[in-house]
Amino acid sequence: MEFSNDWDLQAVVRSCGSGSEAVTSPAPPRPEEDRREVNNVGRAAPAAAPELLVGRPVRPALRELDYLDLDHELPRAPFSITPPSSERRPLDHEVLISFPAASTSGQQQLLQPRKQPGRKPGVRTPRPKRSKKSQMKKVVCEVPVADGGVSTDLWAWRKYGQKPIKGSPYPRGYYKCSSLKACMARKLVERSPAKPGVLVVTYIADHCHAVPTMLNALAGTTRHRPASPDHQQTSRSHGGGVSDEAASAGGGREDDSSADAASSMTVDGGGGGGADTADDENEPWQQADMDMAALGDHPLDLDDFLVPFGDDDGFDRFFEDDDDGVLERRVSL
DNA sequence: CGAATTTGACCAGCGC
DNA sequence: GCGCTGGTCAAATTCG
Repeated sequence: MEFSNDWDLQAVVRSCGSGSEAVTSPAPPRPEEDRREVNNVGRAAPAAAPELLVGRPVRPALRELDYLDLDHELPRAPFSITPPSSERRPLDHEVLISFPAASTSGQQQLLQPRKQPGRKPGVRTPRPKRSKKSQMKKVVCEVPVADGGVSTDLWAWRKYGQKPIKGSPYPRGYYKCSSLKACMARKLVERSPAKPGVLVVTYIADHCHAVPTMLNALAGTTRHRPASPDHQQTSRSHGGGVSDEAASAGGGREDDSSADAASSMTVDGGGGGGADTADDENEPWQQADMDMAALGDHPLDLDDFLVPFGDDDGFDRFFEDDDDGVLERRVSL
């Protein structure tokens, strides 16, 4: 059993550092959407992407979390496994992996009121039964907000929901892999109630495709806002997901201090601790991830990511501080 | 115009 | 069995 988690660990590393674990979770493909995703995947470079090797890569890679404003540093390579922190009680089979934290500089986003979207009541199509949540494989990664980048993996994520969590002043963002529609990989991002300076990123399920290492592959997967000094307050959310409510606020900046804290990850065998996954160490996408992790050193700063609801103050600051170009997203080659 | 995000509604799992 | 809460869907909205 000792190494049953072996891959999980790697997966974790990849997840936090660069990507989530790859896996097998074939899901019913959805034709229309798949089309474009597939293309992306097809283009993913098997080995490390050239740019990555050159050392400037990460930026693009971070895009997935861009909307979370996790525009910051990628995990730096060596990390250590540590016992689960008290803030977040790991599940039975979880393992915590810590990363050196980075420093932060914060920023917040301002949002504008918008009309109310939403579905019309009563209109809903039947959906397939969900698999038991408890059986899902989970990888929990704690990342200092400052280090937000840690969670920035190579995968492209698309936000599909956000909800306030009971007992926590911070909302939780729900993301799913946008590289391939069929990919069941998902990611939950929330701030630790106990430590506002720590982001808890939970990866669920595995990717069933290669990491879209090519920037092109990610193109269009996320929105970006122009990096203007005023970044305006603009738009709603681009920063995404989290930005809105998540944008930092009152607590906003404690992150700096927490930056020292090491980010950690918890691998939850989740019903299998990855037993269900095969040794994918040699998978191309993994390599890419690893490479990324290796080079992951960019001075990125993540800042306040999820903020407590109702803190307007934070929003303003979000933009004010954003001199890092955090809002600057789309990197084109 | 296409794509991403927001957000309310719907639904399933879990605890009591 | 009921209610609560988390998770997902999908229309509306916004941006590039």
